[in-house]
Order: sequence, then C-alpha cells, then structure tokens
Amino acid sequence: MDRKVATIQDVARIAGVSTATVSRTLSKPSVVARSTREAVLDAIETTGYRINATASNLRRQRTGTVIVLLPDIANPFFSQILAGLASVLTPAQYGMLIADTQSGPDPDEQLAHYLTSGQADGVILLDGTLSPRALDIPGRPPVVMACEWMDTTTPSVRVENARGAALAVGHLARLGHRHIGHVTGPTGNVLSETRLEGFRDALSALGLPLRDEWVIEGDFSMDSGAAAARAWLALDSRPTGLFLSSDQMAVGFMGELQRRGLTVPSDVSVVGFDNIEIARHLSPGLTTVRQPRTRIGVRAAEMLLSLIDTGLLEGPTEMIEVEFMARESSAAPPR
Amino acid sequence: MDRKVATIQDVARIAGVSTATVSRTLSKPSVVARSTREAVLDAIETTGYRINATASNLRRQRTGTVIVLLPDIANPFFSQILAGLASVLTPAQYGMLIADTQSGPDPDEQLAHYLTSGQADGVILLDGTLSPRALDIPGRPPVVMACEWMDTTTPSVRVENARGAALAVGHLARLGHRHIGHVTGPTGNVLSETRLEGFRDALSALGLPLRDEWVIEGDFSMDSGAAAARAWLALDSRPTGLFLSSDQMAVGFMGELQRRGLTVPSDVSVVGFDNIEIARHLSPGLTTVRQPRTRIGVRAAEMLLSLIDTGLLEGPTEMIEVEFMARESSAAPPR
DNA sequence: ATGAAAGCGCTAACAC
DNA sequence: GTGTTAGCGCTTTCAT
Repeated sequence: MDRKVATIQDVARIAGVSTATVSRTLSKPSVVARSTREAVLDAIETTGYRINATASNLRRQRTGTVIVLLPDIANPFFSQILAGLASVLTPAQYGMLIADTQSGPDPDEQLAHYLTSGQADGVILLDGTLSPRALDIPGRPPVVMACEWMDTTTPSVRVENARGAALAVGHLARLGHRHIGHVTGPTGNVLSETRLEGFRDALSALGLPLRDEWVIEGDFSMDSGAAAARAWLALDSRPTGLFLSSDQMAVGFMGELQRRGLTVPSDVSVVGFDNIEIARHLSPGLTTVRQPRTRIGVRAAEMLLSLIDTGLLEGPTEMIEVEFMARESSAAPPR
Repeated sequence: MDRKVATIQDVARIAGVSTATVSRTLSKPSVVARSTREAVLDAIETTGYRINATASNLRRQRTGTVIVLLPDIANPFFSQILAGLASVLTPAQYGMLIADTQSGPDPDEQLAHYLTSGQADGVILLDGTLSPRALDIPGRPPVVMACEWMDTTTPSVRVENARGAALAVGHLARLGHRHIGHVTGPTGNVLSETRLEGFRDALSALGLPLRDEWVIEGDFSMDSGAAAARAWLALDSRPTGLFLSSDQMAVGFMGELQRRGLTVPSDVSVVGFDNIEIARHLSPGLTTVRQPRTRIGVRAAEMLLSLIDTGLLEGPTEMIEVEFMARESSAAPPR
C-alpha cells in the first residue's frame, strides 16, 4: 500500500482537474459536470483519499469540535445523554470533546476557559450548578444546556421536572398516603430545586401536610439515599410515602432499609426519578418517573447544530415530557 | 472586548519579536532569553492570545485527537474507564473522540475506517469482539486495547479475568459449595471466554464436578441475568452457588429470584464480577470481583501517549490486578 | 463549469 | 537567541 496518505493534490493530478474541482466535487457535487465528477470520484477511489479535517477546519475557520461539559463522566446518568449527543454529532462530522467540570478547581472558570479558547464550535452544558454569569462572554460560541438553569434565555432542553414531582405525589396520594416526604438532590442544583418545588406545590394543591423534617437532603448518589434511609428511620413521625429526586438515591434507600429488615412497600412506599435501567430489575421494582435521556441528548445536539450553522433556533427552549412508571415499590400505606 | 481573536502575529507585533519567538516561548521556553520571554508573556496576557490548535496540528501533522471505540456508550461500565482516559488525555492536550461500534452496521469496518481516516493520532479499543485482522493496516496509528483479545501482540491493558473467576470459585468452594454454576458473557467476547475458562480450570483444580447445564449463557446485561434466573429455576439439579460474569447480570438474577419469592443467599449463593457501585447497596450486598476501571483507563491512555510520542513501550501488555469483595450474597449452601 | 492563486495560523529548518 | 521563510492541506473568491 501507499506509504503516504493521498492529498487533494494527488486526486487532482490523477483526475486531470484542479484541486478546486476536487474540493467542489466533495462539498457541492451539483455544480460540477457529471463527467468530471465521475473522474474525480474514480481518482478518490483509486488513491483512497480521505479529506484532511484539520486542514479543512483551518481554512474554514472552524474546529469541528463540540465541547460537552458535565459534572461527572463516571455517572451512568450522563452516559445515555452522551449516546444521544453522539448519534447526532458524529454523522454531522463533529467530534465531542468531553470535559469534567468537577475534576478541576473552579468549574465556572473551566467553562469560561472553554468558551474563550476557540477550541470548539459549540458547547453543551450538562452541569446545572454552573453560574449563568459565566456565559457573559462576548463572541463566545453557541451554548445549549441540556439541564435546567436559572437563566431562561440560553437555549436549552428541559425536562418536566416539576410535573414529574407532581406525578409522583399524585400517585402516592391516590394510593392513600397522607404523609409524604421527599429526598432532595444537591442544594444549588436546579434539578433538585425544581423537583422540590414541584413536590411542595403538588402537596399543597392536594391539601396534604408537609413538615420540614420530611424533606431530607440528598445529593443524587446511592450513598446519600442510604443516609436518607437512616434519617427517615430516626424520625419521630415517619412519612408513609417518599419521593426521591433520583433513582440512585432510591436504590440506596431501599437497600439500606432492606438490610435493616424493613420491607418496601409494606413499611414505606418509594418513588424515584429517572427510570435508570436497574429500576425494573430491583425487588420490588422501583416506581419512578421516566426521563428519556437519549432524546435529551439528541435534541440538545440538534439545537446546537442549528445554532452553529444558521445562528437561528425555532424556540429557545424545548421541553421533554416525562412519563410515570408504576411498579411494586409503592402501595397503599400501612394502616 | 476584541471582536476578533488574537493570533500569534498580534502577539509578535506587540512584543516586538517574530512569530517564531512567540512559538518558541510557548513550546520551548528555555531556549528564549528571559527578557524576551517576559515581553512575549506580557503580550499574550494583554491580547488574551490562545494558541489555535487546528493550525498547530496541521503544521505538526497530527490531529490532537484520540479515538475511543467502545461497544456501547450508554453502558455505565465504560464510563469509568472513560473518566480514567480523560484524566490523562485532557491534560496532555488530546481530545477524545468517542465512537460507538455497535451503532453502525459492521464494527470491523468502522474500526478500519477510523484507522485509515487519519482523523486520530491513536486509537483506544474497548470492544473485545472486534476482529484482530482489522488491525492489519500499514501505517495505521498506534492502538492500545483496554480489553482482552485473542491477539497478544497489540499493546493492551488487561485484567486478571481468569484469576478473578478462580477467586470466585474458590470462595464458593470454601463456603462448602460443591455444585457451582456459571452465567457467561456474550459468546465470542474474550472477557467471557477467559472468565469461563478460569471458572472451568478452577473447578477441575478443586476436583469439583461441572455439568454442561450449569453453564448458562448470558450477555452481561441485566435482562440476561433475569433470564438466567429462570433457566436456573428450570434445572432438575440446581447448583447451590453461581458465579456470574458481570454484576449487571447478578443484579438481574437476584432481582428475578427475589420477585419470585426466593432468597439469596439461603436458596442460592451469588458472586458477580466488576464491583459496580450498586453492588454494595443491594440487599443482600453482592459478593463480587473488583476491577479497577479508572485505573484501566489511566494506564491505557498512558500507554497510548507513550506510543504516540516515542513509538516505544516498556512492556506490550499491562496486567491489572483484581480484588475479591466478599459480601452477603454468598454463604454456606442450604443443607 | 473549471482553474489559478491566496491564504487560514502555526512551526521548524535554516540562517545569522 | 532570534528572525526569515516555506509550507501543512484545504477552500474559496475571482477570473475565464
């Protein structure tokens, strides 16, 4: 085989045309004559020519790269969103540069770094704890958030978090629960706040009581779910139904209770949020609110591409629907 | 702020030096005089200059990109390896291009595509089912496998899979189990094969019997674990202890049994492989074999960088140790 | 419909 | 120790 890689020059020489024609054949085939087009394609075939993305990008003043900023690569929750992103970005010839905001020192500064570095044609934000002011950079590339944020002007893909919380509360209330508690996500995270707010609103809409001690602080992790179980056990008056802001916490919560000899749902009903794969494999199956994570990624990527290409967007925000999944971890309260 | 981005020319003009000196200041600071170096750094500061990676890469005939090929981005098992890879690659100024081998039609062809496309300075393979012949491409970039493979000549990071299986079997045998079964990973996957082989060898070394029907075929997924539970239930003579080739399958297995009213470990002892986070949050906690996944990623990335930079490697293969984690899903067999 | 030619921003010989 | 210069491979006016 050839020792060196073929360049556009080689193709041009073999096809007996100029490099400009080869370039056109690849980018705007309709403007070259059929016969020359075929000659060029033949030459490409015989040389095994592949366009050099670096040179192309340099000339076109773009990078061909999208930066994805997320709080934690190792969190499986994000991997499905990544899969959705990749399914759109890869065919569009964009590479994904994945960066972990929590690994470095100051996440906000990292965001600013990427926005000014010129290393990317666009940025996708999956970290809801970054400060909106970090986006105040003139001439920055387009940004799409695939998470809720204080800021409502930046393009974003959002999930019906408040409605999800209301579905969870409604479900428990319909089963007969009157004492319903909540385990939150991390403070300062907008997902946490929105779900907590949705939880509170749903309770008061139903005329159900809410005690402060029934709101237990978590951070989405399994460990914090296990800790919430211990907190719940220590309560004087325990809610009979619990809505947890993530399935991971629900897993930790149920596991801890079961290891202490309690039973779900006889002792307490549990509802999670996310519908991670394991939810239906647990015993009891975990009742939860499904978020279509792949779809979140797909839509975010599509919005970003549209922003990069045209600078335009149909609507600034897209809302993704959630779906309630009733399983066996919730039942009528003990009497 | 400036409308346009500063280039090396702007810096050179302001610092009163040539572009070459600016470039040197950044790449080999030791060769420029202290005073000029400071002037250049000042100019960089005031202009907010950031090196244009695309131009630099074009000139240096590299891409600054490493391609990571994995079977399934959405699988949490890989996300921790990715985190390990990123922790090495990002500081070294390499971007990770993540590609899913299972999304397209022919995985082998995809690998070949990336190898010839010149889109990357190196490739990291996390898919053990790709055919070794796909690597037979002259002039291809360096490849490191972070998974076992038939081929032992390609640089790779491996895990002591056979030893892990032996640890699992030894543990069950020590508890008194004499009828031990296995749920495999997908056929054709080297991880599966190696663990199955390790399982068989350990049994015969201990003089324990192995019936064909005690080896149940799985594919690493929770669903296949649940299916294995049904298969186990249907056996005439059931093994009292089971080693499953992945924790995900163990989760599916235990969940299915529990939903059918059986109890682990009273009815059957379960040992998994991986030590995914949930293992210790289950009830009962899952006995398993830990693989240090972040470390796998770190070492693979280090090996690849060394290969890219120097073309050399200390040893062609690095073996990563596994660690046995005894929890509550395994106990003495029912008598 | 096609070609000639001018760079995109940077680095690395090679001079001095 | 520093400057000059020639491209890396491609796209895109501007002519023809």
